[in-house]
Amino acid sequence: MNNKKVPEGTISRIFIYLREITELVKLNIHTISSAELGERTNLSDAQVRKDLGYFGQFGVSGAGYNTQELKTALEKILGKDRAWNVAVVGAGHLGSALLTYPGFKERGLDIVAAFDSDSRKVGKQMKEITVQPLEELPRVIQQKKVSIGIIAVPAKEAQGVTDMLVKLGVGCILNFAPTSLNVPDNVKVKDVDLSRELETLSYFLVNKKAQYA
Amino acid sequence: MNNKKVPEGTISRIFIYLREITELVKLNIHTISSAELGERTNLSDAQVRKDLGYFGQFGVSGAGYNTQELKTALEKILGKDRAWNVAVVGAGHLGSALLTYPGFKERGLDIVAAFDSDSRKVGKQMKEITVQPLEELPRVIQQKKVSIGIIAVPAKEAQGVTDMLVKLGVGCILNFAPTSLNVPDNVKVKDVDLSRELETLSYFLVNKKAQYA
DNA sequence: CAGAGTTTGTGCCAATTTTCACAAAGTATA
DNA sequence: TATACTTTGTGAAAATTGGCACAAACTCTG
Repeated sequence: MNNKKVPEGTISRIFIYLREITELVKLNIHTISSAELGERTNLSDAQVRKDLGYFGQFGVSGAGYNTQELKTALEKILGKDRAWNVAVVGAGHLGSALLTYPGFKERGLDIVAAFDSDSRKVGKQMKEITVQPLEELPRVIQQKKVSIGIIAVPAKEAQGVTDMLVKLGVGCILNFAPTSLNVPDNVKVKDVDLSRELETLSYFLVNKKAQYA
Repeated sequence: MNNKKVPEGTISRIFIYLREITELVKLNIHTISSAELGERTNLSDAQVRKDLGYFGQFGVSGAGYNTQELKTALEKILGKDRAWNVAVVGAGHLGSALLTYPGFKERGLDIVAAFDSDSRKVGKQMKEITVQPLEELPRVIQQKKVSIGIIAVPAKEAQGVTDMLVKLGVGCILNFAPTSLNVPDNVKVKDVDLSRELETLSYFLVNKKAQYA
């Protein structure tokens, strides 16, 4: 419960724990130990305890963690007690898939707008969202109070879109374009480069052969 | 150039360098320094040099790196001079988007098959791929020599599909299902949990406020 | 309620990864 | 060719991260 910087890995894992705990609450399981939670998430018991330790003391010695209490506490800390408005820029195959992805809303992430510069894609309706032209972006982002942007445009357009979003005060960007974005320090970018993920895996294949041959 | 273990982060970044270098070659730029390459990829010059150092000595003191030479060398090392066969399991919105994602083929990753357990999705045609029933998976994986699997099924079905793939000798798995997969040590899994990526960003929003308020 | 058994929280250590910093090796110029 | 620059490659230092191990805190049982 010190105010040290929390490692990025810890933050990511905390959401895994929360997902598991939420499941346990549904199953009417009231208590779980770090060892069991680790088992279910393929992590070590020490890792579980250390990660939780960054945020407070939630456990009871000899008994473990109360699932409902832990769930409530983590949701509060992680800002999951409120919803975040998200906009998707780029309505190609990937953008469309994101618009219809059911996992977001379940977890408090509301996609409230979608944009594309291609007039053939403008007007497409997906669930309750209609794709709007890029020109509308500034107005809509401000009106709908969007704080997270998803970039699903080709690499060449990515920086331009990013600059627009940053200027409008969007604080975080999830970037699917295979390019490195430049943003000011107070904006957080998370890159998800699908090709690169696969490439990294393929490197493992090349190397595994060498290792076991 | 020693045979020490290469950090995972280095492997991932090497593909970023390669992407950038490829761009430079196209632009007819023949030489680049670690400082410039770092600038373009938002990484430090020292990081660039150290990363490249794991694979060999490619630079010339006082001059920098020859882009064409570096490109050729890295492609060889990374196994990018050959193509890998990839199968997608799950043909929902995300799976469909992956099937039509142009970035893969460009980088030597050939999606050669797609499967779904839902009979309504079987038979769907996407580019040159037809969605096949899950029962066909064992036969097709072996016949087409698939070495990388992509899991884009709901969380509950993910482990079952994984077990099938592992049994068939698939060495790497890219997992989009929001669940932890159990695999033997010689199989490499990379998780891409889109909701979790967004959640991690939203945590940053919560925390940033505290930091600057 | 005493004693045996569990499980947490955390200081400390080990391993990994990044950054620093500088000698060595090159280029460019006159 | 000599001198001034530039840039690499890499040991060594610093920072980060994960794992161990154990005292302290609690539960459970008879």
